[in-house]
Amino acid sequence: MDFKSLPSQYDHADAQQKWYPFWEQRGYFHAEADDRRPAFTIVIPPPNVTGALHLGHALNNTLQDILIRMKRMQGFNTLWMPGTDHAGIATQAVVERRLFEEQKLTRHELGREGLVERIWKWKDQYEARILSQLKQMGCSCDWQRTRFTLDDQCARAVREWFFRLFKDGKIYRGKRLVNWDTFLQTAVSDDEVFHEPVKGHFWHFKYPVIDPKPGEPTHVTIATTRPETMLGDTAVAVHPDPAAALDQAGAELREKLYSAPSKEKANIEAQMEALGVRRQAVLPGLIQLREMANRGVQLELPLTGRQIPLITDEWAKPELGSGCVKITPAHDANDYDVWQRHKEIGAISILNPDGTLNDNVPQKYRGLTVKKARDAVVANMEAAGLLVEVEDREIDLAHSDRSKTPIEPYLADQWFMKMDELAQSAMDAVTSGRVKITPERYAKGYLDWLSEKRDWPIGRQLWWGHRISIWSRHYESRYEYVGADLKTIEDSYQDELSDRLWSGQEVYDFVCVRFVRDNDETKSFKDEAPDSGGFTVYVCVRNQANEAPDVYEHDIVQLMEKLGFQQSEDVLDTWFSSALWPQSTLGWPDETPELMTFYPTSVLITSRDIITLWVARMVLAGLYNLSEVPFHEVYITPKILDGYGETMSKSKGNGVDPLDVIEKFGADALRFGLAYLTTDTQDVKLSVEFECPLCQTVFPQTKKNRQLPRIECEKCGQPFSTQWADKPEDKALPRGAVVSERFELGRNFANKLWNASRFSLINLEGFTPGPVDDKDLLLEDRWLLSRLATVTQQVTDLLEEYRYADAARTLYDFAWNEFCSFYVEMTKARFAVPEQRQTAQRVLAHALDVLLRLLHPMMPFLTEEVWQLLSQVAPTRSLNAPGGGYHPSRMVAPRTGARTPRLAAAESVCIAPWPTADTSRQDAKIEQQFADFQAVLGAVREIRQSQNIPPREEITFAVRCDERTAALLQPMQPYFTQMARAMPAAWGPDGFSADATPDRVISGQHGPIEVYVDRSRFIDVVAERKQREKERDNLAKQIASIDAKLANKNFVDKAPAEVVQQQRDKLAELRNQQASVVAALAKLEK
RNA sequence: GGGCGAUUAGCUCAGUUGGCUAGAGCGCGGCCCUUACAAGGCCGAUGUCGCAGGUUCGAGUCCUGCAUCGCCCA
Repeated sequence: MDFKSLPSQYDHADAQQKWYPFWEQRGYFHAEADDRRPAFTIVIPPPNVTGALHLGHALNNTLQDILIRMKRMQGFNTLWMPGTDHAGIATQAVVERRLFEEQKLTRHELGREGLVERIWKWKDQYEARILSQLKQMGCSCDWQRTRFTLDDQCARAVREWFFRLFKDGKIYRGKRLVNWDTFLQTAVSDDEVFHEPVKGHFWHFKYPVIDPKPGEPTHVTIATTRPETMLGDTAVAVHPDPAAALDQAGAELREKLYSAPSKEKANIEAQMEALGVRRQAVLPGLIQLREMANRGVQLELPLTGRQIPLITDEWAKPELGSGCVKITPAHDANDYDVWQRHKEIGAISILNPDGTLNDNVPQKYRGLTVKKARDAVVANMEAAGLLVEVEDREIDLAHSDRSKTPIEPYLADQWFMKMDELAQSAMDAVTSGRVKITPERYAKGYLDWLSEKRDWPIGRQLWWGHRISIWSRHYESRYEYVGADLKTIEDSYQDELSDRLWSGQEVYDFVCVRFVRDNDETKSFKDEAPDSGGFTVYVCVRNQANEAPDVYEHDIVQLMEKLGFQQSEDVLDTWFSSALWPQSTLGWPDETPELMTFYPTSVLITSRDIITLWVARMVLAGLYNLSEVPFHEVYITPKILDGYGETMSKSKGNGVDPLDVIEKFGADALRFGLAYLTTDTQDVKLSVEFECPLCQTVFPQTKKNRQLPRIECEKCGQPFSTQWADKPEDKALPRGAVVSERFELGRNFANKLWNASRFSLINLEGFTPGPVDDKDLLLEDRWLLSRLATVTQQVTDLLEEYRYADAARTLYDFAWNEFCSFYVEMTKARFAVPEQRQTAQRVLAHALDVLLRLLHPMMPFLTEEVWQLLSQVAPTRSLNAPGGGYHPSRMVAPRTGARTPRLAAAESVCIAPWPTADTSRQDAKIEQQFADFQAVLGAVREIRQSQNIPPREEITFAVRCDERTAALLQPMQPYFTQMARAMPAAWGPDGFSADATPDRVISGQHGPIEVYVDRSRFIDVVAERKQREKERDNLAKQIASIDAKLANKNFVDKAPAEVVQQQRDKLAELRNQQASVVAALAKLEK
């Protein structure tokens, strides 16, 4: 091939479409369980099928792929398990919203089956999109194993875990106050709720006291932000010891005052004063009310005709409002707690699941929405003369993250999982170090969250998810349950069912039966039916019904349903299935070879906001089912924010589609750019820009324009569409990409590498493989090989420690500033000399080979493209092994079956062995010597520039130095010509006139190196003086600083001797330089 | 209210056990289309390292307090 015809810009699109299919066809990404090499496994954090992937996913998956690719090259049996998550509520909400927008249909109109069918279609569409995005990023997942959290294999695992938990008594059912989403009509967990301040009011109502004694108040005043909830009030509370409570509030203020900064003191003092006033004005009344409460006084709850008690409870805050508080246990978390302390007051739920008022309220309010009921209650209270005042107030209102509607606290029956022991086990795993979280600080949040051991509400009133595998039915008596009558056919079925449930539980372990007695307020599950009285039977079925052991002809679920058993309508929280992901994807509950080989997995790479929701739960699920943690390491990635520091999200419009970045900059640039950003888990701000599809102008996205459906280009003025385009006329416009210029770095780097490779390929013409004799190696060869060994070691270590940015920077600096700017540059001169050509070629081919392998995890496409080209001209290219090849022990062929020839480079860089640092090549002395050369070259270049010597003009220069340095620099002569257009006239200590003043003095390895440039033809006195003066001032500053240091007796006495000596040496050198500059200036003055 | 993090050049960010004349990319200025690369080369300018104390011979780095911003939890 004629490499000269390669394009001078790296064609990322071409490489991407060429090499991904190649890797896939060769099966490089596939791992088998029977492979004897040690396993390295990562399970992907399954992306939601809610939508397409954004840059956060790109980051997360790039980091996984970098590790996976390195480990694969290191010879591990490497498995990256891919898949997607059904994301119960999120996906259902999206599909429901769309259904309503497009067809004005609610899910109830469509029905459970119809909706689920639609969601599956959605899922298929987005799963395909997501997997395609991952492939375009270059992710090397084992696609044959792709799973979905709602597929049959995952469903089996979910049922099994649920069954085990149920059997072990970890599952219970209880009435709890939940966050109710009235739009989606489901409970949502605390994690699915966000708080947002909204403008609201504080209504003050008064409730009449029934039969007050003379001198006692006739009314009690309370205040509320949600007036309609008064219809569910069951008490009003006053503090049991208001005087003490006020004392305490005062004490707290005093303490705060003591430690407060001065500017806040005035404010606190004002509060204290107000408290004092309050004490005078309100306290006597509160004490009186407390006495009334103790006496058992009742209040009239207006509008309802009900009477409610005045009670004492510490929830009432004497320092706030009237000091009294209404208690609505069914609709407020704090009031719920009050109810737990005063069970006698009861709880009255006033809401239907859809957010309208139910039959527990007076007729006239039934069926009203909360908002309408609120208006009605306020109007009626006002009419009754019981509205005292209305305050404006900002309220921190809970919203559902899914439907964006306000949350109603709601009393409902829910399924729960007991977390005590499970949470403890997950905590122990981290405290004992069996699971290591990086960066460490995230372990704290994990432990704090788990230590609360809050039971997990696992049920969701949704249709999209794993339906809970429990069937239940109520029985009036034990007699009825055992089917003892045998009068009707149903009796005989019943008889058979109870028999089969018994044997299914006791003998075959495929069902678990529990009983809840009617008269049991706690509704706890019991092993036995009561001897007398009614009860409900709960049957948890272990396997899919059709997989139950074939002991009877009837399917037990069919039999139960025939007898009126009903399966729970609820589905499980998505995280319940995600918690099993490392197990279920590997085949659990079966003891598959995959499970044996790849579990526990090696590392989990994920984002910090799901440490508790997901990571903690995976750990406890793994320990529960397999007695082994699911992974030994967790790496938490940074978070990508937009240019304003805001989280990227589809709804804000500031999200960046990785495919847009790939199209513009290439997948390698995207990946390298992301790795380059991944420092010790900082948040990463990325400027976001629009790209005009017509003229390719890039201009910033602003908060103003980021949600517009159409935008006019700042340059060409032509309109283009965005993701918000909805109207046909907008959609018809070309779509503008949203990108970030941060990826230019990666793109430029890719191009640099491409061109250095192109140069190498062109100049490797006539390459012959073979070992290089050490004596043939020149200074620059030794320098490069030394640096290459060091960089290999560094990059390997850094990646093992998840220090991606450092690894990327190390490679960037080495490749650009050392390999390209020096080594490649220097080979130009060597290729011109026939006897030097071969060695230069061999070292160059070898260095490029190693560099490609080191870069491959970050830039897979570019490196493969070059690898393949390199293999055309230099199929065998190692320096070390005789004949030039890789060390046989590192040539374990991957799973291709094909035996890679021992001496030739691997057929793909994807499976080439990861470089190991050749420490015998590391030589600090060589590196220092090379640094001297670089310094002299730099000095010559700088003098040229500062003296305005025309670039085309060749100059002559001389270097005064000791013999050793001269011997070193002399062979470098061609490079000075090549790289600085400078001809050396003399090297060494001799031949310099006594009064000659050097243009630059460099502190070399073996003492000062003086550089003299012959400027007789180019003298520019003004520029020269300027330059010298600057230098003089700079030196003076440094000398002063070191002088001061050395004059400090403490420093000389206490600092380590070598530090002091270092400073002395440096001072001497600086003085030396100063002398020459001063002399040179003096000369100019003449 | 509690926890975590951030604050370094115009912008975005490095700076891992204290020894720095504080670095990179972009941007900026100058010169150069030198047959690998103008997505490039060479050279250059730019910083009271948020503020105030403290520890230390020595602080961008450690400690305390404050300010501002962000995230998480209640």
